[in-house]
Amino acid sequence: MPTHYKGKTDEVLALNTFIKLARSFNAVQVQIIPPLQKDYGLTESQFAVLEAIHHLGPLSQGQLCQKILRSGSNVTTVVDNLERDKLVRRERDEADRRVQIVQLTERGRALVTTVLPLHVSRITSLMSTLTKDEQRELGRICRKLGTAIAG
Amino acid sequence: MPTHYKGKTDEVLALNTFIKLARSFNAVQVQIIPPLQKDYGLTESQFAVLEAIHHLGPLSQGQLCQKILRSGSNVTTVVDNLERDKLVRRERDEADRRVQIVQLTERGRALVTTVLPLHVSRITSLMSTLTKDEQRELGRICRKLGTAIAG
DNA sequence: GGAATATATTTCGATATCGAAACATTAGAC
DNA sequence: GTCTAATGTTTCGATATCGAAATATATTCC
Repeated sequence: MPTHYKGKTDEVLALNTFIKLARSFNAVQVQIIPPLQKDYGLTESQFAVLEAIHHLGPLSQGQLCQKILRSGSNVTTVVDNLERDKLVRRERDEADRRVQIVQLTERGRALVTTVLPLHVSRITSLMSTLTKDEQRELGRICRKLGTAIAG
Repeated sequence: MPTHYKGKTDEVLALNTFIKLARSFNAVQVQIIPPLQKDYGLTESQFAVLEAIHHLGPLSQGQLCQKILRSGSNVTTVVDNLERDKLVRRERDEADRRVQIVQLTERGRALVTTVLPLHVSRITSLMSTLTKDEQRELGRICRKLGTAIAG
């Protein structure tokens, strides 16, 4: 029954590939997230919010949901903590009063300006264990996988 | 100042590659984790613990830490909840009474036996958006990245 | 223009997750 | 053999994270 065996080898390949994908992602994460926390008191999600606003300007919480790939209730919590630490400010959208616009404070801007270059160079250094061609090929395959699944 | 520009293009490549890696991993996760929760009431970590014990036999909590890549205190919490749901049982190691050995109950074994094939075929189906060669190449590059960073 | 529906955010309750400190037990030094 | 250091687990306090329900506001449909 060849189909059966083929099914199994497909499963083994898929599973091994996915495990390697998960491990490599985790390995990078473990190198880049703790420094944010230890040196600047920022969690991964807090940093993601700061970075998004830094690059894109003020965003609503709904837009932040999409950028950082978290639920609405989670964004509320994360922004609460950032606001408490005076790194962002919430402001009601006057045109649609359901919406909360989140923007950087001066303090938040200063922090992200300091942290971002360090973060980027840490990632660059880690990824440089791969050749440029390997990085491009990894990017291509991941992109294909991601868009095929998530659209 | 060519070095400066080279630094920047390296950073752009590394960052883009890492973002694609993160997104593709996330895209797969979003497809495979919610069904575990919705259909069987299992969180990702709970399933990871059950799967590890299923494959490897009874493990200490310290060994589980290494397998599921979480902190010791987290494993305590996850095993607490699994024990409450009667999916695993803790037993003191008589040879070293600091150690808690975690093993499947009948109920846990039955559950993992049901869930695992569905989980595997879901992953296989998602990864099959890539050719076998692409899966192998993705695995190879991820492995290189992961081992270079984590050892 | 008021009722029904849709959308943005918050609240709530549960689990995950971490690091530091506490605790229990073992292993090593002497 | 006892004191000390190391190891395995738990506890504690904080943040993350989700989904469901609640709330506030906007939009749509007669």
